[in-house]
Amino acid sequence: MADEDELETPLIAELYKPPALLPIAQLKDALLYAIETYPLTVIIGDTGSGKTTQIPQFLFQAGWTSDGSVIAVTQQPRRVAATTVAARVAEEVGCQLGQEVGYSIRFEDVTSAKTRIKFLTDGLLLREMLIDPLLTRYSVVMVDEAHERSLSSDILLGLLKKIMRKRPELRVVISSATLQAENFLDFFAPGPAEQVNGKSKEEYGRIVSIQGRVYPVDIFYLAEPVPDYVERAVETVMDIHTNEPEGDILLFLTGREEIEDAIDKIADRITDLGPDHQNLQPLPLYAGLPADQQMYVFQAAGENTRKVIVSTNIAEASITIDGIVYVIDSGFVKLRAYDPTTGIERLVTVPVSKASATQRGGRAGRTQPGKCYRLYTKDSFTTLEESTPPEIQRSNLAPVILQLMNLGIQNIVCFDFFSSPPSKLVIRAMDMLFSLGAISSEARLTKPLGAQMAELPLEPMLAKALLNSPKFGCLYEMLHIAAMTTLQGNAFVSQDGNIKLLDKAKRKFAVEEGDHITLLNVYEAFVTTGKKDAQWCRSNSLNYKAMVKAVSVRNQLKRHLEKLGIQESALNAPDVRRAGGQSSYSPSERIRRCLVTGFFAHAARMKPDGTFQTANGETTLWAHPTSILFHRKADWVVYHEIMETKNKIFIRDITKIEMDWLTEYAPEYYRVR
DNA sequence: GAGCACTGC
Repeated sequence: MADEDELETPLIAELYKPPALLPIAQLKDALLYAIETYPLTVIIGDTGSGKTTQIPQFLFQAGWTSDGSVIAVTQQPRRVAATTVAARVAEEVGCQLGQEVGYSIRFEDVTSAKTRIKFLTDGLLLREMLIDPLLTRYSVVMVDEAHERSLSSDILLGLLKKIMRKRPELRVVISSATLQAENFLDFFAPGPAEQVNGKSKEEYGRIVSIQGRVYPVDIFYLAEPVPDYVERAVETVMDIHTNEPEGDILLFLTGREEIEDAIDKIADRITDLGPDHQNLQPLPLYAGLPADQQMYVFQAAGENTRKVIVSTNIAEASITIDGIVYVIDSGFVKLRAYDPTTGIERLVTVPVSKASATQRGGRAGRTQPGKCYRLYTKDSFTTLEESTPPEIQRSNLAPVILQLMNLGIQNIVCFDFFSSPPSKLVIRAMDMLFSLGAISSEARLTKPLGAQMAELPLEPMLAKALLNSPKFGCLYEMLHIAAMTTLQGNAFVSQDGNIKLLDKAKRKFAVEEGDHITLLNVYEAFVTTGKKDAQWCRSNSLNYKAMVKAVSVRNQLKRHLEKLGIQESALNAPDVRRAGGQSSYSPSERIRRCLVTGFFAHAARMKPDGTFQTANGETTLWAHPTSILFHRKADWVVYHEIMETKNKIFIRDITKIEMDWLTEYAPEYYRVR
């Protein structure tokens, strides 16, 4: 993902409009009346309608914070959005950021006792519920862009519904860009014959529409389906370029490979154009692109040049680019899917939903009337799903369920989800939590283990391993490792595409045992010989920003453990590290045994052909090319992450273990299966 | 010899 600081400028530029001219200003009184009168207000309004910046200010001026309470705005699940919008609102209110207006995101709390409007990520608001379950410090909670249906915002909606029953004075404002507003109202409001806190459905909530400032977009469909949408997309780019007036093009494809393919093809055709045409500048955009290259899409094209941005779904909602007049929609997107039978995550290419296609088309009409070319027939559009299945219905729910249980939700099956997850997903997650010892056979959170695992901002398997590390005398090392694995394979990065240098750097830190201890070495080197220096990272092909994040994560994990009464300093003394009955093991063995206590379910064995097999022998796995164990010999291993793409299942962050350890630390799991 | 859409605590 792009660096936040660098993204700030284009986002602010996009948001800037004199407040009085925003359509929302005309609705101020109606909005305040609705929020005063009804516990729930659903706002329908497009991006650019000013709802995120203006509504909190209206509430602030109207006295919703005069008793010292705070207005919370969960600005999507995005960190960048929370910071930039907070800065904008602070400017309009005329205060310093962090005074009356502030934001709070992981690692960064820019609020004070004076803060009355607080922008935060929904994940962080969920964490705040651990300390203040009824969110009593807030008079209003605004959930922005709730239609995006992220895992954490869906959970937040379910919890807010419960809180509203207990706090009739709380006001919830939900903003949604699509016409899902009725669904939100139906979910929160009492049923037809019911009352909640003395209010009937009609008295419980209202929907308010805000006219966004958008221009018409002409939609074009194909007459016949095409076999190769990348090829057709390239043809469409060239057609637009040679026949249509000025304006940049945004092309939606599914992933990096397609994007690079399309850009090569466009580059080939540019040479055929001849000198009398305007220039055409193709630019890639996807999350994995280094930040400096991502920035080109925001810069104005050179004179007499048309930009064509070839992007993943990141440009559908996360990133907004000015000046787009033409959108080409391939009609496909890569989505995460989780298979509850195997526990394997997959990235699958699927047709977009109608809501998604509409959102993509809308990207063409932000600054002037635009055109959208859909690379599918009108008939196939009508067969599309209305909206993308919410994340909660296609994710590994173990972390979410652990968190809910820690918030006192005893019976997950009875929890009022905005959309219920399939029972298979719930069962798989409960099985996993049970095998880790986080819940009992009666499906109750265990104390202290389960509760402690829930407190840590880590996936359950990693949390378990970290909490076990004092027993193995490797807390110091496991903190390094836990922090590094949260980087999800982004520790190393080639400098100027120099792969040889990258391999050389990797070899410098690599150890026989695999990736975890290699990552440990990387962290240790970064903070000692590397002195946390950016230049040192460059010369070692390391991602400086990622390493800085690892240091923050490690500090945060250490603080969490201290809150749980686990002191690194006390445990780190050499005599303590030797104690505990584990002293006969080498440091490497203690770490690897400790990893097994969390990751036993992620065990695999290498076959003679170099591929891996799952413990049950049913599935073939491949070491991810970024792994130290890629094309090295091994026997049994545990791995951190598993993901299927294009018919191959990759495992990443892999460490060698002994088979006996599996039965030693997970006898229940590996007994007669 | 070969690669992962997007967030977040």
